[in-house]
Amino acid sequence: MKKQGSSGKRSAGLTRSKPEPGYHHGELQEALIAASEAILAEQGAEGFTLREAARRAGVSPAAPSHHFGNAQGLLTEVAIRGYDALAEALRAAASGKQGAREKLRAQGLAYVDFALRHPGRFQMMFANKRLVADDARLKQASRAAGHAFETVVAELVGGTAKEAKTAAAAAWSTVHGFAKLALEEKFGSVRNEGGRREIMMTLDQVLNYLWPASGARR
Amino acid sequence: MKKQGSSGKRSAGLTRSKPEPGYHHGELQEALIAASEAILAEQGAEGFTLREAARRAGVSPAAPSHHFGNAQGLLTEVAIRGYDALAEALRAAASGKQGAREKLRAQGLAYVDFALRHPGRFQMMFANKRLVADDARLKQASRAAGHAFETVVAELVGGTAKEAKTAAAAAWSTVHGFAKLALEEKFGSVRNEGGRREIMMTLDQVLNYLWPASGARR
DNA sequence: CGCTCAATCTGAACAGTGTTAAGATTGGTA
DNA sequence: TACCAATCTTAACACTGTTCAGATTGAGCG
Repeated sequence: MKKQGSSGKRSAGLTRSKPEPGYHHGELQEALIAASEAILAEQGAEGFTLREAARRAGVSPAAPSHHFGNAQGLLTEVAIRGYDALAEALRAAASGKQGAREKLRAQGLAYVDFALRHPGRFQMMFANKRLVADDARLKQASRAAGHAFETVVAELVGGTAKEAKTAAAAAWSTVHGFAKLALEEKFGSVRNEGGRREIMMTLDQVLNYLWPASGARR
Repeated sequence: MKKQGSSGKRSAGLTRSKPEPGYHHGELQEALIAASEAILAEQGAEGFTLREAARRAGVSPAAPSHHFGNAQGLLTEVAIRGYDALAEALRAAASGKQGAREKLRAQGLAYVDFALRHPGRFQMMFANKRLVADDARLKQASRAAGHAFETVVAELVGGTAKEAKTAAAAAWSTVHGFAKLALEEKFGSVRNEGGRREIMMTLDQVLNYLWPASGARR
């Protein structure tokens, strides 16, 4: 079959900023990850297809297999970056406050904020069956994100390690469940900015209820 | 095109206990719902396909459309029954105990127990994009399940309606998040009975931490 | 500089999916 | 009994992920 000189499908500027080689892409891994994240952002987790990611990267449907094996491999890489971003957001939220309770509150808000701002990515991060669930780097990234919680919770509880683990599981469960239910529209619409702000206020009340300010007991 | 007498594909006894008519199934709706629930139980939410459900019911891939429109329609019906079962489980759990706190604890355990025993069904119930999310009966069933929580929570909190709503959101978020995280293996393996029992014990501690017995404060 | 070779990517195919349209079959009812 | 609306099938379409043989290429080595 004929060659296409230099351009062709790979020309929309969505895939590369650098010149543009022909047959060999050069940065296909990154291009595929970026394309996947774009799809997740636009269409959500259910909208992702491997072929569409390849299309956006300007390569054939078979190209991704050489870099990621299969769709799960690509999505695993996307999930890892998602966990990294989440962990960073949690650390940033805690570092801005002082006092364990304030840090935990800030982290809870940051967790749900992350989920509402990146629904597709968030859902994919927790869609084990679409990932290589036993991938070492994925498990590490997931644990690192969870660890950002535990450090703050340990500071708050100050009891035994077991108590800290229980409290961390409680905190994680609450914000994770709230985020999931919110994304499934159980707390009202989440597609407009106003609805999201209202949901964040509800979350604030929930956190205040479960972790009341010292002095205010129920 | 020839006919097949009376039997053929529809002969494994999986679809009907009654005689067995030929062209017309007779109870196709129920057969398709039962087949779908079986698939969800065996393969999880990701394993469901409309064609496989039709196959198990002994009909062609196009047959379901006449009863449910499309796959979302069928899954919506499955989800409705799931919510009904969940609501019933929550009511039963509460009715066995006395004292609002004990009722809430029992409901929380029942909620996660339901999720762990029927993972596929549970995941599908909350997979909005695979359902007809604005179906009136679905929303009603979902609300009814949530209501089973709210009544008990209201009894426990005893404050204003707004406070009760906040507390209900907190309780639902916690158990839902715990169930979701458990199903994604974040609290250890969930595929064997032993792992599940350990997870339920962790949940018990979490609930005790967030809703301590009156007298034991933190 | 010229060659080779491993990495990269394509093309074509396969089995599977959900959905639709047109036609066959049938049970209830007028 | 004859019809008709409900029910189901067949066939097709546009997708999907994955595989495999082969084309293309850049980088390193002689």
